[in-house]
Amino acid sequence: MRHRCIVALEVYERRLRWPVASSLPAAVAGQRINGIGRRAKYLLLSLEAGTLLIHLGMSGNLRVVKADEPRRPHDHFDVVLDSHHALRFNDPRRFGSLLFTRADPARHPLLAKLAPEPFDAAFDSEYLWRVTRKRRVAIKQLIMNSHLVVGVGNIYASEALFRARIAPGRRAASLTRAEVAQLVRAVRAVLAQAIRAGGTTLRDYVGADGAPGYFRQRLYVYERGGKPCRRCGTAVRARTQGQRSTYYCPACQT
DNA sequence: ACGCCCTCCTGTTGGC
DNA sequence: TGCCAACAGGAGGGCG
Repeated sequence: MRHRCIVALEVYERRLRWPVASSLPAAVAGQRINGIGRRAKYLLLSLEAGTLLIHLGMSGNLRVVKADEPRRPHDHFDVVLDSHHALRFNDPRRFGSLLFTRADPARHPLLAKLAPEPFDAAFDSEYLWRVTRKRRVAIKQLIMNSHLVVGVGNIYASEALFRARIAPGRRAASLTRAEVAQLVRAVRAVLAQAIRAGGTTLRDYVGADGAPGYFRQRLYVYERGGKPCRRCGTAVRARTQGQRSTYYCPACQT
Protein backbone atom coordinates (compact mmCIF):
# COMPACT_ATOMS: atom_id res chain seq x y z
CA MET A 1 0.00 0.00 0.00
CA ARG A 2 2.60 2.46 1.07
CA HIS A 3 4.63 3.72 -1.92
CA ARG A 4 2.01 2.44 -4.30
CA CYS A 5 0.50 4.77 -6.85
CA ILE A 6 -3.19 5.44 -7.04
CA VAL A 7 -4.25 4.63 -10.57
CA ALA A 8 -7.80 5.86 -10.04
CA LEU A 9 -10.39 6.56 -7.43
CA GLU A 10 -13.70 5.10 -8.48
CA VAL A 11 -16.67 6.38 -6.53
CA TYR A 12 -19.88 4.40 -6.91
CA GLU A 13 -21.90 6.09 -4.19
CA ARG A 14 -21.31 9.66 -3.16
CA ARG A 15 -23.92 9.74 -0.41
CA LEU A 16 -21.81 8.82 2.59
CA ARG A 17 -21.75 10.57 5.99
CA TRP A 18 -20.50 13.61 4.10
CA PRO A 19 -21.11 13.83 0.36
CA VAL A 20 -17.97 12.71 -1.49
CA ALA A 21 -16.60 15.70 -3.37
CA SER A 22 -16.87 15.27 -7.13
CA SER A 23 -13.38 16.77 -7.52
CA LEU A 24 -11.84 13.94 -5.52
CA PRO A 25 -11.00 11.38 -8.21
CA ALA A 26 -9.09 13.94 -10.27
CA ALA A 27 -7.30 15.22 -7.18
CA VAL A 28 -5.87 11.83 -6.20
CA ALA A 29 -5.40 10.04 -9.54
CA GLY A 30 -1.74 9.35 -10.26
CA GLN A 31 -0.67 10.24 -6.75
CA ARG A 32 1.76 8.17 -4.77
CA ILE A 33 0.86 7.02 -1.25
CA ASN A 34 3.72 8.40 0.80
CA GLY A 35 2.49 7.21 4.15
CA ILE A 36 -0.37 5.75 6.09
CA GLY A 37 -1.51 7.14 9.39
CA ARG A 38 -4.40 7.37 11.75
CA ARG A 39 -5.96 10.04 13.91
CA ALA A 40 -8.76 8.93 16.20
CA LYS A 41 -10.87 6.69 13.93
CA TYR A 42 -9.83 8.42 10.73
CA LEU A 43 -7.45 6.58 8.44
CA LEU A 44 -5.03 8.98 6.74
CA LEU A 45 -3.46 8.23 3.38
CA SER A 46 -0.77 10.78 2.84
CA LEU A 47 -0.38 11.64 -0.83
CA GLU A 48 1.86 14.09 -2.63
CA ALA A 49 -0.84 16.74 -3.04
CA GLY A 50 -2.75 16.20 0.17
CA THR A 51 -4.32 13.61 2.44
CA LEU A 52 -7.21 11.22 1.98
CA LEU A 53 -9.29 10.80 5.13
CA ILE A 54 -11.35 7.64 5.46
CA HIS A 55 -13.73 6.88 8.31
CA LEU A 56 -15.48 3.51 8.60
CA GLY A 57 -18.43 4.78 10.59
CA MET A 58 -20.36 1.96 12.26
CA SER A 59 -20.69 -0.58 9.52
CA GLY A 60 -17.89 0.28 7.10
CA ASN A 61 -14.98 -1.88 6.15
CA LEU A 62 -11.99 -1.50 3.96
CA ARG A 63 -10.49 -4.49 2.22
CA VAL A 64 -7.67 -5.08 -0.17
CA VAL A 65 -9.11 -6.93 -3.17
CA LYS A 66 -7.96 -7.84 -6.65
CA ALA A 67 -8.87 -4.98 -8.94
CA ASP A 68 -11.14 -7.24 -10.99
CA GLU A 69 -13.00 -8.64 -8.00
CA PRO A 70 -16.73 -8.23 -8.73
CA ARG A 71 -18.44 -5.55 -6.74
CA ARG A 72 -20.94 -6.40 -4.06
CA PRO A 73 -23.87 -4.46 -2.69
CA HIS A 74 -22.76 -1.47 -0.63
CA ASP A 75 -19.31 -1.25 -2.19
CA HIS A 76 -19.05 2.54 -2.40
CA PHE A 77 -15.56 3.30 -3.66
CA ASP A 78 -12.32 1.72 -4.86
CA VAL A 79 -8.89 3.22 -4.45
CA VAL A 80 -7.33 1.43 -7.42
CA LEU A 81 -3.62 0.80 -7.02
CA ASP A 82 -0.88 0.11 -9.55
CA SER A 83 -0.46 -3.36 -8.04
CA HIS A 84 -3.71 -4.56 -9.66
CA HIS A 85 -5.32 -4.37 -6.26
CA ALA A 86 -7.85 -1.97 -4.89
CA LEU A 87 -8.70 -0.69 -1.48
CA ARG A 88 -12.42 -1.32 -1.48
CA PHE A 89 -14.84 0.41 0.86
CA ASN A 90 -18.09 -1.31 1.76
CA ASP A 91 -20.58 0.26 4.13
CA PRO A 92 -24.26 -0.79 4.33
CA ARG A 93 -25.26 2.09 6.58
CA ARG A 94 -23.20 4.74 4.77
CA PHE A 95 -22.08 6.35 8.01
CA GLY A 96 -18.51 6.22 6.80
CA SER A 97 -16.75 9.03 4.98
CA LEU A 98 -14.19 9.82 2.32
CA LEU A 99 -12.60 13.26 2.46
CA PHE A 100 -9.57 14.94 0.99
CA THR A 101 -7.58 17.89 2.21
CA ARG A 102 -4.62 19.66 0.65
CA ALA A 103 -3.68 21.26 3.96
CA ASP A 104 -2.27 19.75 7.14
CA PRO A 105 -4.85 17.06 8.00
CA ALA A 106 -4.57 17.95 11.69
CA ARG A 107 -6.15 21.27 10.80
CA HIS A 108 -9.09 19.74 8.98
CA PRO A 109 -12.32 20.85 10.70
CA LEU A 110 -13.23 17.29 11.66
CA LEU A 111 -9.80 16.58 13.15
CA ALA A 112 -8.73 19.90 14.58
CA LYS A 113 -10.66 19.65 17.84
CA LEU A 114 -10.05 15.99 18.57
CA ALA A 115 -8.73 15.09 22.00
CA PRO A 116 -5.49 13.20 22.75
CA GLU A 117 -5.05 9.60 21.70
CA PRO A 118 -5.48 7.13 24.60
CA PHE A 119 -1.85 6.00 24.28
CA ASP A 120 -0.49 9.54 24.18
CA ALA A 121 1.37 10.72 27.23
CA ALA A 122 -1.09 13.63 27.27
CA PHE A 123 -3.91 11.25 28.20
CA ASP A 124 -2.84 10.63 31.77
CA SER A 125 -4.68 10.59 35.05
CA GLU A 126 -3.92 14.25 35.66
CA TYR A 127 -5.60 15.11 32.36
CA LEU A 128 -8.64 12.93 32.98
CA TRP A 129 -8.91 14.30 36.50
CA ARG A 130 -8.96 17.83 35.14
CA VAL A 131 -11.55 17.19 32.41
CA THR A 132 -13.88 15.28 34.71
CA ARG A 133 -14.11 18.07 37.28
CA LYS A 134 -17.36 20.01 37.14
CA ARG A 135 -18.85 17.57 34.63
CA ARG A 136 -22.35 16.37 35.40
CA VAL A 137 -22.41 13.94 32.48
CA ALA A 138 -22.13 10.20 33.17
CA ILE A 139 -18.56 8.91 33.02
CA LYS A 140 -19.42 6.46 30.25
CA GLN A 141 -20.65 9.23 28.00
CA LEU A 142 -17.64 11.33 28.89
CA ILE A 143 -15.09 8.74 27.79
CA MET A 144 -16.96 8.36 24.50
CA ASN A 145 -16.67 12.10 23.81
CA SER A 146 -14.00 12.51 21.15
CA HIS A 147 -13.30 16.04 22.28
CA LEU A 148 -12.05 14.61 25.59
CA VAL A 149 -10.45 11.32 24.52
CA VAL A 150 -10.63 9.58 21.16
CA GLY A 151 -10.92 5.94 20.21
CA VAL A 152 -13.30 4.77 22.91
CA GLY A 153 -16.49 3.56 21.28
CA ASN A 154 -19.53 1.95 22.81
CA ILE A 155 -18.05 -1.51 23.35
CA TYR A 156 -14.78 -0.40 24.89
CA ALA A 157 -16.43 2.21 27.09
CA SER A 158 -18.45 -0.50 28.87
CA GLU A 159 -15.46 -2.83 29.02
CA ALA A 160 -13.06 -0.20 30.37
CA LEU A 161 -15.49 0.83 33.09
CA PHE A 162 -15.95 -2.79 34.10
CA ARG A 163 -12.21 -3.26 34.41
CA ALA A 164 -11.89 -0.05 36.35
CA ARG A 165 -14.80 -1.18 38.56
CA ILE A 166 -16.65 2.07 38.02
CA ALA A 167 -20.43 2.17 37.45
CA PRO A 168 -21.15 3.71 34.03
CA GLY A 169 -23.87 6.00 35.34
CA ARG A 170 -21.62 7.77 37.83
CA ARG A 171 -21.28 11.46 37.22
CA ALA A 172 -17.81 12.19 35.90
CA ALA A 173 -17.06 14.68 38.64
CA SER A 174 -17.75 12.08 41.33
CA LEU A 175 -14.72 10.00 40.40
CA THR A 176 -11.85 10.01 42.88
CA ARG A 177 -8.25 10.46 41.84
CA ALA A 178 -7.69 6.75 42.31
CA GLU A 179 -10.66 5.90 40.09
CA VAL A 180 -9.52 8.29 37.39
CA ALA A 181 -6.08 6.70 37.40
CA GLN A 182 -7.63 3.25 37.27
CA LEU A 183 -9.82 4.28 34.34
CA VAL A 184 -6.89 5.59 32.32
CA ARG A 185 -5.15 2.26 32.82
CA ALA A 186 -8.34 0.34 31.96
CA VAL A 187 -8.99 2.26 28.74
CA ARG A 188 -5.45 1.60 27.58
CA ALA A 189 -5.52 -2.05 28.59
CA VAL A 190 -8.83 -2.77 26.90
CA LEU A 191 -7.82 -1.07 23.67
CA ALA A 192 -4.41 -2.74 23.63
CA GLN A 193 -5.93 -6.18 24.12
CA ALA A 194 -8.67 -5.57 21.58
CA ILE A 195 -6.14 -4.45 18.99
CA ARG A 196 -4.05 -7.54 19.63
CA ALA A 197 -7.16 -9.71 19.14
CA GLY A 198 -7.90 -8.02 15.82
CA GLY A 199 -10.87 -6.02 17.07
CA THR A 200 -14.37 -7.02 18.05
CA THR A 201 -16.62 -8.71 15.52
CA LEU A 202 -20.21 -8.50 16.68
CA ARG A 203 -21.84 -9.28 13.36
CA ASP A 204 -19.88 -8.63 10.24
CA TYR A 205 -16.77 -6.63 11.03
CA VAL A 206 -13.66 -7.88 9.23
CA GLY A 207 -10.15 -6.50 8.96
CA ALA A 208 -8.44 -5.54 5.70
CA ASP A 209 -7.52 -9.18 5.12
CA GLY A 210 -11.10 -10.33 5.65
CA ALA A 211 -10.44 -11.90 9.02
CA PRO A 212 -12.81 -11.25 11.93
CA GLY A 213 -11.69 -9.82 15.27
CA TYR A 214 -11.63 -12.14 18.25
CA PHE A 215 -12.03 -9.73 21.12
CA ARG A 216 -15.70 -10.62 21.44
CA GLN A 217 -14.72 -13.80 23.25
CA ARG A 218 -12.94 -11.68 25.83
CA LEU A 219 -15.71 -9.21 26.53
CA TYR A 220 -16.64 -9.11 30.21
CA VAL A 221 -19.94 -7.26 29.99
CA TYR A 222 -20.75 -5.99 26.51
CA GLU A 223 -23.74 -7.83 25.02
CA ARG A 224 -23.82 -10.06 28.11
CA GLY A 225 -26.96 -8.71 29.74
CA GLY A 226 -28.49 -11.30 32.11
CA LYS A 227 -25.43 -13.54 31.96
CA PRO A 228 -23.25 -14.09 35.02
CA CYS A 229 -20.43 -11.61 35.58
CA ARG A 230 -17.15 -13.28 34.77
CA ARG A 231 -15.65 -11.98 37.97
CA CYS A 232 -18.39 -12.45 40.57
CA GLY A 233 -21.29 -14.29 38.97
CA THR A 234 -23.87 -11.57 39.49
CA ALA A 235 -26.16 -11.04 36.48
CA VAL A 236 -24.78 -8.41 34.12
CA ARG A 237 -27.17 -5.52 33.61
CA ALA A 238 -28.08 -3.70 30.42
CA ARG A 239 -29.32 -0.13 30.31
CA THR A 240 -29.49 2.78 27.93
CA GLN A 241 -27.38 5.87 28.26
CA GLY A 242 -27.52 8.61 25.69
CA GLN A 243 -29.34 6.33 23.25
CA ARG A 244 -26.54 3.78 23.46
CA SER A 245 -26.64 0.42 25.19
CA THR A 246 -24.50 0.07 28.29
CA TYR A 247 -23.57 -3.09 30.16
CA TYR A 248 -22.16 -3.40 33.64
CA CYS A 249 -21.95 -5.59 36.69
CA PRO A 250 -23.97 -4.03 39.52
CA ALA A 251 -21.83 -5.81 42.11
CA CYS A 252 -18.31 -5.22 40.77
CA GLN A 253 -18.89 -1.67 39.59
CA THR A 254 -19.70 1.00 42.12
C1' DA B 1 -19.09 25.54 27.75
C1' DC B 2 -22.08 22.03 28.61
C1' DG B 3 -25.59 18.46 28.25
C1' DC B 4 -29.34 16.56 25.93
C1' DC B 5 -31.44 14.86 21.96
C1' DC B 6 -31.74 14.06 17.09
C1' DT B 7 -29.94 12.69 12.85
C1' DC B 8 -27.94 10.14 8.87
C1' DC B 9 -28.87 4.65 6.68
C1' DT B 10 -29.74 -0.38 6.02
C1' DG B 11 -29.84 -4.98 7.83
C1' DT B 12 -30.94 -8.16 11.46
C1' DT B 13 -33.34 -9.78 15.30
C1' DG B 14 -36.95 -10.69 18.40
C1' DG B 15 -41.65 -10.29 19.96
C1' DC B 16 -46.32 -10.94 18.94
C1' DT C 1 -44.86 -17.55 8.74
C1' DG C 2 -45.22 -12.73 8.57
C1' DC C 3 -45.12 -8.22 10.09
C1' DC C 4 -43.11 -4.48 12.44
C1' DA C 5 -40.60 -2.17 15.94
C1' DA C 6 -36.34 -1.89 18.12
C1' DC C 7 -31.71 -1.83 17.78
C1' DA C 8 -26.83 -1.94 15.91
C1' DG C 9 -19.84 -0.87 16.09
C1' DG C 10 -20.10 6.71 15.28
C1' DA C 11 -20.31 11.25 15.91
C1' DG C 12 -21.64 15.91 14.12
C1' DG C 13 -24.97 19.46 14.94
C1' DG C 14 -28.72 22.15 16.90
C1' DC C 15 -30.76 23.90 20.72
C1' DG C 16 -31.66 25.53 25.41
